[in-house]
Amino acid sequence: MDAFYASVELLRYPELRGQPVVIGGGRDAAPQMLPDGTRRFAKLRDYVGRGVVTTSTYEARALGVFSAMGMMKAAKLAPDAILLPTDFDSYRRYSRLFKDAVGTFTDQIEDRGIDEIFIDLTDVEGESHELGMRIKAAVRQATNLTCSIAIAPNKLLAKIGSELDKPDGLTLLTMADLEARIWPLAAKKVNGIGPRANDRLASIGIVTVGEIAAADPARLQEQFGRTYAEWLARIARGIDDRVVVVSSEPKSMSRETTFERDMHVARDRAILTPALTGLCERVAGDLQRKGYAGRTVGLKIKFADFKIVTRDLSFADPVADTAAIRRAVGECLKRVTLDRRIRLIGVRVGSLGPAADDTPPVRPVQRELPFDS
DNA sequence: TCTGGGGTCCTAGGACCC
DNA sequence: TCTGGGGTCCTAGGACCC
Repeated sequence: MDAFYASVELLRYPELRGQPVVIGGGRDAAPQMLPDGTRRFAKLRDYVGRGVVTTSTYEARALGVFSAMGMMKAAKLAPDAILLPTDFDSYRRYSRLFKDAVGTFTDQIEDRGIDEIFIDLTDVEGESHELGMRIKAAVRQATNLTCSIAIAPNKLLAKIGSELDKPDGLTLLTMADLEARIWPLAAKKVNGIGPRANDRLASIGIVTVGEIAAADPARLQEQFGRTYAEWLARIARGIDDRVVVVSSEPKSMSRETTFERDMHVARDRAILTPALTGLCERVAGDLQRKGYAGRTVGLKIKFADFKIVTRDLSFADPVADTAAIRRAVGECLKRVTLDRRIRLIGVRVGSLGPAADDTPPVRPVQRELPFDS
């Protein structure tokens, strides 16, 4: 989906169409209704806090404001951009709508988060371009939103291709397009080459996908190790045999929070302790609502210097209640050296499985029957 | 440029078992 | 007493993705 969160917001506030809009504020970024019936929107310049941009409209991107950028930095680049709070309930609703629309073509759909899917079109009738147009039309019909689609021989190329013609794009790729359309791209366009791998590639003079393909395998291997080097060599040749995974079970559930200021371990105990308990409550609520329990409880602490430590504790029997999670997190906490201010705390429950049936076990009722009945 | 929140997967060492 | 090989589980950290 194109600029998904921002595009959903524009459906609600069509008067903002054509303007730079940034999604990412808290509740205080919500628009105010004025007596004359118009709305007053918050400006990015008014933002104070530690949040990041979750999405921006293409007009905001033109000003240099992109996802994951700190809001304070974004405010310097685009002080007059409109600021809106995130509204995940709406995004989830539109996510359901677009996925259902695609679901009328096939059930071979892999969820890739709220705004993205892989579709296995292998067994769907129709010529690729025409099929792509029909899917886009169905999504538009269901949501009034545009999406960008690539149809390709595998997930790797489909993912890269979907970004070649944004927004509202349709890209067809075959293996024959590799040299002309994929090799010139920056290596970091490949799903799986992140900032670290990209830096290491750059350090040996590799910037594009084509340069990976041309690289000496031994050179890649000494830089990245065998497994990753072999993966790089394959993807640079457009090779990817991952299948479309239609269903999967969650492995972990977590909640975390970044404080508005860095917390002092002793002086801010009155804030830290209830915050930690609150996260345990939220994770327990998530688990119970979705019917899961987990055998591993984890604590995460990010210090003011951005160093992250995690501590885990596993049990023989799965847990899903606040008290058990809180106790486990307390044990984990004892194993952390708290010598710096704390920026973030998080609680995670992993090794998930279905929650034990809550209804008490059915026990044969020992009834005293009248002897002669 | 002072950098969110919710996830997955991988690696590597150590404990422990047979 | 100075010792193996294979397997699994746990823990910690880190890269990466949306």
